[in-house]
Amino acid sequence: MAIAEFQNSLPMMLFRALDHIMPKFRIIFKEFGITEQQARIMRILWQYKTVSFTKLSSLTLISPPSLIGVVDRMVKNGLLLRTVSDIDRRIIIISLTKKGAALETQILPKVESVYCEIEESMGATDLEEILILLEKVSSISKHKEIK
Amino acid sequence: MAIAEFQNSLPMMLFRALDHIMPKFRIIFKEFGITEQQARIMRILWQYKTVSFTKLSSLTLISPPSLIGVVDRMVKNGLLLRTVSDIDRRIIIISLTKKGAALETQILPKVESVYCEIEESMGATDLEEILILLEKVSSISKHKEIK
DNA sequence: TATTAATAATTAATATATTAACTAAAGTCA
DNA sequence: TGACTTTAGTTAATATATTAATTATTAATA
Repeated sequence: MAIAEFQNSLPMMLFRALDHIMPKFRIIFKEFGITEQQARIMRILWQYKTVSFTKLSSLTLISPPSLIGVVDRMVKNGLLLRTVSDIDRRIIIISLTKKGAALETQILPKVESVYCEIEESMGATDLEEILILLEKVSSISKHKEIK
Repeated sequence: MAIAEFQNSLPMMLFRALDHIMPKFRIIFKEFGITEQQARIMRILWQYKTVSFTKLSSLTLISPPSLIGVVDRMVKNGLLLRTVSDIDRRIIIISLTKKGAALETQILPKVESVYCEIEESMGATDLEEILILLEKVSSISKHKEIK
């Protein structure tokens, strides 16, 4: 047999891993009234300050149709701003409001502490190793033909 | 720094890995008019023949509220049956219809070939290694306190 | 046995995901 | 320039996810 059974297949193992670690983060986000996806958007913007809609989509791994709605809600809640680019009027620029920017110092330390908890639990070496291997998985061509 | 930046954090690397491999499977499921979640349910039932709703939820990693809807649609589409347990009338038994059972021989081989493709792409050793490491991630206690 | 506690499944409300189709604004090139 | 193509973002329809509250049973126990 080339591959293990369903329960131990790569997809299910990936799902299970996420299933175990994400609740730790969601508890934090919930304190601040944001969702996991909204937190991803904030993290990108804390780093980049300003990004186009398309780039935000690819950096957060949230598809454009989903991102539309998430951004809508965040704009409505006063966390984000939408601006049309002067140079190319097709491009939408997303940026943080003061309220959104201010959350960084409150949320990031708590998130970091969960990262540390995970690192302590599984060990720094294993963590490094799994990140390298996950990178390999992600580098498998997305549209490779099946023979 | 204990941990890499957001883009290379464990959660994002897990998401990215799934983002790269799942489309390969979805293409197959789509041929048969089922979704990824529905395929997970089928795989469990091809193996177990019959499971309780709660066990199906934990085996597929689909939460009970989500599973309700997925099962509803599959019953409506003639793939599954819902039965109340005689022993404990709170328990719902889920099983396959003939139509659902018949799909196994059509879908499984195609799924296996994607597993093989992945194994070839990243190498058997790395695949084994990542499964071991993912198991370690999943064994981190889900409700551990943050200090 | 009547009461209380625990369990299995469900509902409700809201948020997000997926695929396909579509619109508007640039870019390309005969 | 004007038809054609591409790109960025959006809409529509349907499916799934999340959290909290609820119902129906069964188990536990005073």
